[in-house]
Amino acid sequence: MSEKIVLIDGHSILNRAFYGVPDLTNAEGLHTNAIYGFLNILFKILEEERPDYLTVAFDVHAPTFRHKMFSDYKGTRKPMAEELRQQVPVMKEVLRAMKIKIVEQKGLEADDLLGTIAGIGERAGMDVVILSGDRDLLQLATDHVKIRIPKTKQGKTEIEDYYAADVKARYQVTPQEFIDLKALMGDASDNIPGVPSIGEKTATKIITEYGSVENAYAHVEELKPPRAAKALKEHYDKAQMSKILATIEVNAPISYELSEAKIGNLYTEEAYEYFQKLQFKNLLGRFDVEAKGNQIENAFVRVTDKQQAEELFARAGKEAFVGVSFGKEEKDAVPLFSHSSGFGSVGLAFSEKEIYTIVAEGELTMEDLFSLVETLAKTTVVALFDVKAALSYVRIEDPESCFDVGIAAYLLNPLKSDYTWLDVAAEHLSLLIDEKTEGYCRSCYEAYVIWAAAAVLEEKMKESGTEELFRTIEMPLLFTLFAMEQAGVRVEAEALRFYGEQLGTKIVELEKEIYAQAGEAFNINSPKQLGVILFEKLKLPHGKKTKTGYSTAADVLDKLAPEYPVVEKILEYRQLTKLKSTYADGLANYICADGRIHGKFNQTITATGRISSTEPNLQNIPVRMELGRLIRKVFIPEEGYVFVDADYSQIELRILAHCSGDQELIHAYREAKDIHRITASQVFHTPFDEVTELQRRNAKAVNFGIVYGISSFGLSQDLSITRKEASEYIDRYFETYPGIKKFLDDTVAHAKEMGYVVTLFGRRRPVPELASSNFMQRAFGERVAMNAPIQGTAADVMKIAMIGVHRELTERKMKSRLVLQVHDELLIEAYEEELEDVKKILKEQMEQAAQLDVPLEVDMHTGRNWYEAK
DNA sequence: TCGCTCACG
DNA sequence: ACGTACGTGAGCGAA
Repeated sequence: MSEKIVLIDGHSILNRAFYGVPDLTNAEGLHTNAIYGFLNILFKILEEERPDYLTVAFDVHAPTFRHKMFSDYKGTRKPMAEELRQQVPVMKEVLRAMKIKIVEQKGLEADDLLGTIAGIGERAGMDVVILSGDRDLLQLATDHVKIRIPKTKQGKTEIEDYYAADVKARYQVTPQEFIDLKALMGDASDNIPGVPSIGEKTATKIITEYGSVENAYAHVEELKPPRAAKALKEHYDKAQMSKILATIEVNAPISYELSEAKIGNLYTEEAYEYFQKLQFKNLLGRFDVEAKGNQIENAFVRVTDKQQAEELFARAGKEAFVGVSFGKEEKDAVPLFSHSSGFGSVGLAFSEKEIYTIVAEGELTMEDLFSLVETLAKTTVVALFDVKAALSYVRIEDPESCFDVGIAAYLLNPLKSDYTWLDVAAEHLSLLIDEKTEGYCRSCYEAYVIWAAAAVLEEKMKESGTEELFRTIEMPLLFTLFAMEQAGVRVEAEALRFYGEQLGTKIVELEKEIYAQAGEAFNINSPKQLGVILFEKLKLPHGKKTKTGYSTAADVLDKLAPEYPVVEKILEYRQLTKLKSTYADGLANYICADGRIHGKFNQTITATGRISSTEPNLQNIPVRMELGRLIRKVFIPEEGYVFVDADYSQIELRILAHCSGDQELIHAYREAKDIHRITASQVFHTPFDEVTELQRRNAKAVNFGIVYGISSFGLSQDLSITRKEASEYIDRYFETYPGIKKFLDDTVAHAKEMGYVVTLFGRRRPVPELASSNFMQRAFGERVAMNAPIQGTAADVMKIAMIGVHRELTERKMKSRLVLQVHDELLIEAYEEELEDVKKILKEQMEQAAQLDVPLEVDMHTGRNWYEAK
């Protein structure tokens, strides 16, 4: 059997992969989807063809000689998307790591290289296979040169194969004639002009009959239809030029040694490392080189003996820090006593070689192990994943004695969706662990990853300037949040049920009325059904559309409500069902036996540094509408206690004033209370006392907009004014506060240069959108860059305040406790006798949390329920 | 599971 | 010309 060579059109396949594979990025934010797609198709082809030689050809992005001649025509090629462009050099490195021959040559297109090498291969008696997404290559097909073109059909990649005969069968022309076909019909994607008014049909007809552009021209008088004859006569120069453009060079002067293209072992160590770095986990299975993991696994030891366990903990205590994990109960383990935590082992790692899993078995109980960990934390730093969760089992008092790996990873990149130890291993240790690993091995891995990652993460935090934030804010805060979760908030179940029932009655009434007016029953909560009823059956004027149908969002319906009573009813129905399902019924499900809701406060969710609240979300309890606000009456303190609610007054705007150093705004905040009125007065050049309500409202909207990363469109939407008017407001605002304008511009510029923005306390947020080739994405990036430092600094300040409040309450051994945080608001369940002290603490800690150039002001209210206290 | 809608700051 | 305000979480319907 003859030998075989596979030739790949690098850019073409990379390009296909880029658009065919959903966006992927690795830990460093590098886009990897095109590389991933390329490798997948490469492996597939290699398996199918089993070639002896392999070469990948790339274009060098400089004018090539064919196109230099006609620079008008090829000069307009679209620039490559940034997300793809950055993958090209990496792709080449990966191929080099796999010892795959790459050819690229200035002045030559990949086509020409492929054509020339195909010729070399064929003359050497080989079978040649060319892989490309570009049909131009079909002209190279012969009986021994096969062109393979991948196509996406219903999400699946199918490959069309063309030998010379197949080209003839598909296009009715030979590969040689295919060039002439192109010359006549042109190819917009390749900037080949072709002859105007001649399309695929006519071109095929002409070439099948005359075989070439030249011969067709020789017989131009007999050409049919006459229209084509006329076109060819007038544009023969274009046809000739197109033919040159379409012709692939098969004898280019290149130095190419077949021997260099011989396929060796693709699965080299370097390639393995690249695959790790790029996080192509399911491609790693192809490597049988010793995985990095194996060396680590050799150190894993399973321990069940109590004395041995104690010795290990004692040894671990002498190290600077120790990685600790908690493992699930083993099915076959037989503990003497049952334990409720669901854990059955502890992983312990304190060097590359000291990695253990200690299983609670026989005399050794889980409680023993927890207490060993507690003791350990007294002499060394215990690194854990999710310390807050661990605190339920292990009493650690001091934030300095532990290290939360998840939080550290979050601070280094807050954009990720989750921070599991497996993710951290891949991202920060380049260690890909099989998710299916179970038992003591898993527990050892986890402990090892925690131990190894803690050192790496600490170093990275120091480098990025986030270490202090971690140590002085995030770690202490976790203890505060833990206390808040434990405390929970009391909710009156009976009152909640009553509230829900009342809503239920009203909902049924509304339902009937809506059905009557619609003329039929339907599901009002289905935007799809509602859209059909409103805009098709009742023929109401529809506004914007969504991907799936008509928009029935509140702002659309609001505009219709005054004219159509049924719309009014629908809005009310929506409001009521929302209240019932999410709040009345929703919250009821979370009330525990102690009559309280113990929601979770998450520290590693938001991109900006805010805390998030889940199960249930206690940060979006209604307040804006009276009917919803009433639900706050069911949030009550324990007997003998009252609620104190304290919220920062316009903290974000104050932070903006401070960060920008804008004298006018700073002055305004030092002077008076009503900042929106001051803004209105200054922006609209109206005496303070003569500012109208409308002016004030507009100024307020602009103030909000500034914090969000202003855009005239957004503001116009909010105020229901034209973009032009909105734009004028913004201009006048920036004239009034030039410092703000400069600050926002500088922030965006910094973000573009560095790739991230930073808060007053060093919290970072990467803004990868700024490097996007997409206009919308970039504009979004700019708004994010403007907003994140402000929202993030406000979050930092609040966190500092929370730590301070919690510290004061606990150090003074007070009964009062922090129960909720709603971004700029704290709710304290205050023991009545401590009320005055609590108020003092809240005010003091919140207002002194940061020293800014403008005062931080706090509004406080007391009440017998949350409704009253707000 | 995804998109829509809507509750909050 | 593009089509948007920033940050969240939950419930629902439709596939």
